[in-house]
Amino acid sequence: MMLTQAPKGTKDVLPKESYKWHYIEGEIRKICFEFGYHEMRTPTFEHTELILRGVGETTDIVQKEMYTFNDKAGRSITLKPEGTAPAVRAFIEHGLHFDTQPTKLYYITPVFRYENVQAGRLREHHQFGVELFGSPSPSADAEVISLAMTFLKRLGLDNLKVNINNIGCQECRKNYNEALKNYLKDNYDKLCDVCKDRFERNTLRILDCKEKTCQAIVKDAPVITDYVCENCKNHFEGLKHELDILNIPYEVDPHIVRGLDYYTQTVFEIITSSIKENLTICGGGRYNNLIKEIGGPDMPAVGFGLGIERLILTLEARGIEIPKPKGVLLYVATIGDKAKDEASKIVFDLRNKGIPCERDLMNKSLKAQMKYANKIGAKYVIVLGDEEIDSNKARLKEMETGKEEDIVLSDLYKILLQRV
RNA sequence: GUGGAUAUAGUUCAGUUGGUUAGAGCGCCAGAUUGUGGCUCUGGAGGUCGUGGGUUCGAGUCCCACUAUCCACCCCA
Repeated sequence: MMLTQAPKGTKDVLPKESYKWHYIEGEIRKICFEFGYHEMRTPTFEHTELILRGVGETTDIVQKEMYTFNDKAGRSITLKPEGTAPAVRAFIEHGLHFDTQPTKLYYITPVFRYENVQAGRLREHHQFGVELFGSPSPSADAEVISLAMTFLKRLGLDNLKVNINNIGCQECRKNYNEALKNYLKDNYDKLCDVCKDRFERNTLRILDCKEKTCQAIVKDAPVITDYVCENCKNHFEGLKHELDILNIPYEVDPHIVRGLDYYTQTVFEIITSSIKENLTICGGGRYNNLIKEIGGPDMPAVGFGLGIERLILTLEARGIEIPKPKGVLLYVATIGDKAKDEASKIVFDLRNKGIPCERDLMNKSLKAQMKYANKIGAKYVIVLGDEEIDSNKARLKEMETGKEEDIVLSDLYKILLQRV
């Protein structure tokens, strides 16, 4: 029955593992605060037109991976397939470009792509993204790259490699496209079908083709860095200089072009090289025309996106432990109805004072209550029966050591405060 | 969109050439210890064998379709 099955390509995060997400999200918020980025939340769906314009009609996303539908008023709506276009839309809509620049934003958002499912590739996945609007400087590129690198390192990832490339501005891209087309023309028949199609529509992407025959052809193709204009060249040199200063190791890979149309000048990927394979864990670049393209001012921007599911998988594959949260501080075990009422009051009062504590809600035996306390990771247990209530005294048991001590019940809060 | 593998308890998996009542580990519940957890031992609950059709005296097992999962390709995060 479909009733009890999540749709293809979606995943539930169960209580057992939600702590992983809390941890990652916490680290994201921490580093973004330190780097001076502020959160922006945009809607789950946008007008289809925004995605078409923003992401680009020739991309795979737009051509075959969009979740698009008409709402009741007949508007074409699309679940956002990435975070940049919506962020740019919101930036323009709310006039953030009239503020002092730069504008530095981040987001954690679900994104949707209708594609075949594989490990770390879902139809709904979650992305951490960073966008820096307003600065044309290579220092901005370096800053977002350094943020991503620092973030991944802090989580414990090693063997990180940054691949960068310069794909120029619209002007130099035109020249390069021509040169590339000229070169490929002679080998057109040998290209794979997909690339034949790309030849007219999106020549650059042929560089990215994984077909062996295409790769062989591409190997001797003209290199884009030879065709970029003075300005773009300087920008790229500036970026390399900044990365050197920050001690971030990088490699220039003339074949990365990224899947999105809006990139200009810098594109980059962060690869984690494991024993088995290299995995792109983060990708981004500069998009100097997108804001204008969507109807805003002529303003440069740079950013990246990072898939959180894939990140968690990578951490686990490396055996990197995500810190587990602590259990409750106190479990109040009870014997009898009188004790239940008393425990109810005590627990409610302690919780109000900020002490995380639990008590029995299942009418379990004392033994079962102890088991439960152990299971939920209670640091202390107190057993309440008629005796304790009448004498206002009880034994506070430390679960890890098994040691017990006599305490006065009314001092419980004071004692716990000292133990936190 | 293409190709391959798989689908049995909450979970990970056994299940012989098709043959009575479908099993195990872990988890859950209880007892051993009637007011004290972890370790151990004992017992218990839990399954329309993914869904629908077909072959057969008889299907978890064979055939078909659908759905989902995993892997690879395409592409990307």
